[in-house]
Amino acid sequence: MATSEKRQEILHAALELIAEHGFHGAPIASIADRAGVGAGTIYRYFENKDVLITELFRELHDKIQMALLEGYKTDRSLREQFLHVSTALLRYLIANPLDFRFLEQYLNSPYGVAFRRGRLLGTGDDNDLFRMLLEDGVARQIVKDLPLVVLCALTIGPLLAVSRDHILGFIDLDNALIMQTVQACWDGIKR
Amino acid sequence: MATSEKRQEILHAALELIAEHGFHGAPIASIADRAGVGAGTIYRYFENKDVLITELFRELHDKIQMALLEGYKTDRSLREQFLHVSTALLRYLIANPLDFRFLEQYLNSPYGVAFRRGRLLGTGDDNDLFRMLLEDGVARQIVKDLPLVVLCALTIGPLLAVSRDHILGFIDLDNALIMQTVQACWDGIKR
Amino acid sequence: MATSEKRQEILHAALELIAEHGFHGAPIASIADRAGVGAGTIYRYFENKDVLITELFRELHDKIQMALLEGYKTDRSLREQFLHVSTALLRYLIANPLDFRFLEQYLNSPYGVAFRRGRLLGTGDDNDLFRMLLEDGVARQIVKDLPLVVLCALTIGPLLAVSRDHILGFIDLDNALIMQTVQACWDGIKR
Amino acid sequence: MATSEKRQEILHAALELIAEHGFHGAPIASIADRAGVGAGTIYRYFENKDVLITELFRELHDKIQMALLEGYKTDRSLREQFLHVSTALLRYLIANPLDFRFLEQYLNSPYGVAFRRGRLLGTGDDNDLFRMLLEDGVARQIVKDLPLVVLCALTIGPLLAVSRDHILGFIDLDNALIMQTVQACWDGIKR
DNA sequence: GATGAATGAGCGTTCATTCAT
DNA sequence: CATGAATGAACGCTCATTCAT
Repeated sequence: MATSEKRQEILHAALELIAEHGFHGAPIASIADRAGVGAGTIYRYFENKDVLITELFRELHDKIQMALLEGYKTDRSLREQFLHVSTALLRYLIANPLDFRFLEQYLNSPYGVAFRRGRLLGTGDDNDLFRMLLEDGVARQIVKDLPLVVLCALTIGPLLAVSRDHILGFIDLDNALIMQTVQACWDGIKR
Repeated sequence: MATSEKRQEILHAALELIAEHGFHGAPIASIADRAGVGAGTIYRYFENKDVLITELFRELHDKIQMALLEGYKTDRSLREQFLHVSTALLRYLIANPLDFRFLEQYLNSPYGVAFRRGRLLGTGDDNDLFRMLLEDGVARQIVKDLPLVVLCALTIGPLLAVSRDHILGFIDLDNALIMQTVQACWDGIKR
Repeated sequence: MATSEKRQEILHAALELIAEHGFHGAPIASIADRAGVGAGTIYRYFENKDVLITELFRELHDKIQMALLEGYKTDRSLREQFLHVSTALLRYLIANPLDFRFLEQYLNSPYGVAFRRGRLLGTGDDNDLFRMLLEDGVARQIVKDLPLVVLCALTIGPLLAVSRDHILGFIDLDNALIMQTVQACWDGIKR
Repeated sequence: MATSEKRQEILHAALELIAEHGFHGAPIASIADRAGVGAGTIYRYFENKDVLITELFRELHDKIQMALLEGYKTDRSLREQFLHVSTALLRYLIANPLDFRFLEQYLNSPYGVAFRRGRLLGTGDDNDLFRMLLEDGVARQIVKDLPLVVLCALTIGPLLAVSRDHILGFIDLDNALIMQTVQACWDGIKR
């Protein structure tokens, strides 16, 4: 097994275990087992467990950014772009429930708070696409004149909530429902 | 210190520690320290740690329900009732950041999932008043004809997100902003 | 409740719990509960748990000595006296299984060793009557010329073993069997 | 230290501590200390403390069975075979006082009762060889027609009692005394 | 490099004992 | 006197991390 494969195996094992059983259910020994490596080996790839988890988060975060950009057209109306990106996020989360479960755990832990603090107070190079769209909408007076943070809450908030309910089996998000939900988010922020 | 005071001290210590450091950062020994009692004493008031946490959740849940009902008028329009309840929720969470941080941790753990599943159709902060209002709105064709779960996501989702951002200091939710946010939630679900 | 009644209630509660669940299953709180007194009250009657247990043993020991003396005739043959005492012991243990279970636990713990060591030449259930009989038998050349300790082992040993098996339900010691067993013990030590 | 050595060190430390101080005097931390390993290490070799103790019992049990079979001749008279096995048992227990003390504790605890119940008709030191001999003796009308359980009590009972007294220093079981004791046991059960 | 046996601090929990009421 | 709430040392056990092989 190549070095980078081993790294990926470890990250994936951690993802599965944390998504399925929470942080408590993912001791290093179990991660190593599932990844098919020795426990000590993990420490060759990651300084410690915290670093492993943080890196896992970063990789998923990047992967989602990629997914949002896929099929993104710069020549559409702002509304269409918003609907596209929102739909893409929803589809990604539904198609990758492990990713979602992990992200939820992560963002709701001290890790996540540190992450958000770093991002929002810093330059914010991350969730740029959503932010750019919303900023653009405000500037062009298509979107309500509210702080960016509130606009994010009004859109990403429901999208995450609805994803969670789908993954937990409380609802079945089919295509029609996805579109209606995304449209409702737009209704919330549009002027 | 009276018996019921001690119970409250323990609950409060647990609330603070979990809100500040997550479940991992709240071992029984620390809770006891902060409550100013011996570790063993906690077990006179709560069968075990799980019970302590579950009771803490129940107390907060009830407290919030009370807060939402305060000043609630049955003779107002649905929209006004929705705005009242939403505003009350937002104000409560902002005024009680520890409660909010705890609830977030709780609802995002196996405890919380079990709780929601118990209520079968509840969302984020299972809330009977909210549910009743939304169901009523759908029946009277004032609110979009979407599953209750989605409507909850579209309203409670942003409210929680915005509360968190306020508590983390990313935004300052003053009265004006609260009203605008709540109105935007209404825009998202109204027909 | 008179003072001495309370003392007896405590001793009896301890006897029951230890006999039924072993030393592990008899915390002071449970003993107090079953005795119908407060936990602290126990410490008015017994300096500590060890003392309570030791006194309980002593009371049972005395009670058994009494039982053995009941109906004892000094004018019978040595063999008849031996049979009488042995039968009485067996009957007592069978009729008082809690006493037996407790004694067994006690004698098989560091307590018991200390007790035996205190009596220095005692056997399982240090017993003056038995000893006198056996010593007499040796002197009169009716009983084998073996050390007293061995003679005790050859008689009390089987009696205790057989009692335990009866109490545990491995055998049903009826009158006939009791007499046969006691006779077999005699066969073992007689010349 | 090789892996299997460590396992033996742990078993031996547990044997010593339990034999010397009873189950109460043998916390995992002490066993680990005496074995010269960390406390956590014990759990690499034994699933939990109960398993450790049960395995220790099994090993000793097997060791004793071996000792009884040593020098056992199938072509001797029943009496000679009985004397051989009884003598071997006595010698083993005297030569291995720690084993004896441990077995006594074990058999007198919930563990031991479960073990006996498992064997359904076993007594003190459930022992197939003993049982076979006694059953054979009954069938051939050499031994008294008593339930197996009683016959075991009449033989193993005194042997254990006498061993204990020797180990506690109440008597010095030399060769002559061993033979006399074993013979007395035979006298007790023979027709 | 890779391993996994070994570690020990830290966890949740119990319980003999004390002492204010 | 009697109480039972309070205590904290001690328990069995887990697991992130290290290090000899």
